[in-house]
Amino acid sequence: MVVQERLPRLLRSAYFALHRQTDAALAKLGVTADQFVLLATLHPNHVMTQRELADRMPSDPSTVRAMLVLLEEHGLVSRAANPNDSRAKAVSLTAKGKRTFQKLWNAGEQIRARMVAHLSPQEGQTLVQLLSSVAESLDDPSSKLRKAKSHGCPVP
Amino acid sequence: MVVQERLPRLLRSAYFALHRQTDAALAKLGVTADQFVLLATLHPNHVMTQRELADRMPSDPSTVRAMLVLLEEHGLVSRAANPNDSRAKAVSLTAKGKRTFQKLWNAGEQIRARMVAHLSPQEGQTLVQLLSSVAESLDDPSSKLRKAKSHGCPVP
DNA sequence: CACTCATTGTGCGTATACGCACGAAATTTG
DNA sequence: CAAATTTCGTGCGTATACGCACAATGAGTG
Repeated sequence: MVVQERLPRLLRSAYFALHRQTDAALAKLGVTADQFVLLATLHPNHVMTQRELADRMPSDPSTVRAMLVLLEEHGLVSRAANPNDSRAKAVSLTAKGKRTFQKLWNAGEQIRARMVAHLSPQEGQTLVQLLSSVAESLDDPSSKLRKAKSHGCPVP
Repeated sequence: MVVQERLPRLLRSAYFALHRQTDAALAKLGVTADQFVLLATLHPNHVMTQRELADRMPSDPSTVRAMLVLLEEHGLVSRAANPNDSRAKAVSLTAKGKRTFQKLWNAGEQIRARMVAHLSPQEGQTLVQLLSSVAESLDDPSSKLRKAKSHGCPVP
């Protein structure tokens, strides 16, 4: 069976199914599935620049900005000035953001459970490992360069 | 290890990596990754309504319409009147659409290969099976009802 | 210190993604 | 057959997703 021909469509189907279910489950709390990912990246007390946030989600810096504007209006995140770099901003969760995230996390519990409902613990482990491999194989090496530089670990 | 907590983010990362790489690879041919999925669903000679196309991608009917408008302007698909149902339209690939799809398929070959580069054939099989299970677990049952009805298989 | 270059965030344009409401046409029901 | 219901495609509004160009600022170099 031609795995590499089916895998892209399957990955797309699985992700969209997850995204739609999550959107539906979180809608009553006024947060989208993508906003949830952003809040989770900041949870519980991480402070980072918009660029770093975009790298970790991962998402586009331009997209992250648009999301932050909305989330700031809703009072869930704060964008303070960064004392070390006047270009950058220090993004973090507000108290309301932390409270809301807890509700969102609970609201998504059923979906996470349903996702692995037909998988044994062993199969779940395997899926995580195989998906990690695929994600790394597809990852654009340009982002790795930034990470390596920020860690500052010169090769001896 | 808490599989169900890592799986959603991992699925998102893997899908986005695939989508970005595909978009970049197909950009020089003037087609997006999502348009490629639509063309692939129609390839080579399928004729279907917009609704059926949306169900198979899977995608939203409203989104599919917007994509079809663009693809029709580019001469890749045709939306003819459906003789059996004057509400519906018969969507199919044009000759240019079929030629373009072949080029797109070839342009994406490297990505599909890279995706499974670090996987054995057995692991690829396993990944397809596990992802299918997850996708089915998350699938909204409302779409299944439509499929069952369209097949016309009444329970005795 | 002046110059060059890289980085941060912003603004704009295009393409999805999806919900919702609408008119038109088909199907079901009484 | 007429009325209620369902289905198809459309149009509108909001939220991503990403590329690109831009100004301001920080970093490295001579």
